[in-house]
Amino acid sequence: MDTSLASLNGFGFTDGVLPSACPTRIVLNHVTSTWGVLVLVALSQSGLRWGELRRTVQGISEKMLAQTLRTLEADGFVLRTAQPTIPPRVDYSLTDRGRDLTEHLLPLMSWIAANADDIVGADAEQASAAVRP
Amino acid sequence: MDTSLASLNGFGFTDGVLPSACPTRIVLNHVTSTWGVLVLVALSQSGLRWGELRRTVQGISEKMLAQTLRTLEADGFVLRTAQPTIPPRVDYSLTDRGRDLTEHLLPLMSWIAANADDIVGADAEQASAAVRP
DNA sequence: CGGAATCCGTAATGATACTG
DNA sequence: CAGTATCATTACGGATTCCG
Repeated sequence: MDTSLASLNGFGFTDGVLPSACPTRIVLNHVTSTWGVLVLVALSQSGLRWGELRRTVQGISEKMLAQTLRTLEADGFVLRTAQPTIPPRVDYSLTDRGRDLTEHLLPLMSWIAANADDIVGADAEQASAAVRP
Repeated sequence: MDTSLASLNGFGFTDGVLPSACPTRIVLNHVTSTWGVLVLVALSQSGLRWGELRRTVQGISEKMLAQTLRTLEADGFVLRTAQPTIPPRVDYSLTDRGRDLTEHLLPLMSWIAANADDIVGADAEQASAAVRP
């Protein structure tokens, strides 16, 4: 009787979704962090330099970019290549693991991008809802 | 020369990843919020009552569960069915749109769950790194 | 049982300034 | 250019309390 989507993926989240403090939760929070997704998507097209990344991921602050990149690098999703030249040049690109991840991430992003207008338009969102007392 | 993953998905994020304040960002933040993903995954198996949901998504507080559910309902991902009985009974389930979304979400979750141990083990993560002065 | 409302501490975030 | 450091702000999240 299990026709759930979870079973279709060969991975059943049958009792709890996830144990509260497991590695999966940690990685999930890194990947689905506000800027994590956007940085990964940005790098999925090609390697980028710090400045390019900053411009590509619109709205990100230097602090958040640095922090996000350090986290993603520590997780082995992003490769940092620094050249000790003057001026310095640092490139960021996806590792094999990072590419593996974005393969799953991009379809999700595409779906959201394709449906976002419908979704937000449906109820005007909290943006305007927050106006009421 | 465009062999990027983005193009393979028929959706190119070619210049910026996303305009800084677009509907996609909003929906993305809802879906990838800390508890959003977990609630959606929990409901992907079957509809659940409030209490069941609370137990299934381990670690979530009532406040966050309520808030997450309201957001997901407003976005049309979740259907809320209240029965005015005593005691009250409220069921939550995915809408068609919600099921559509989780179809993209579950593969990602499965991948993360399958790789999380490797990833976290690779550098011991901030959990232990935070110990050092 | 299923919430909504309040208070409050912590941690995330962002603007700015500064350094190698 | 590629960051780091500092500080002000905000929002997240939990515990508690009350209501239908």
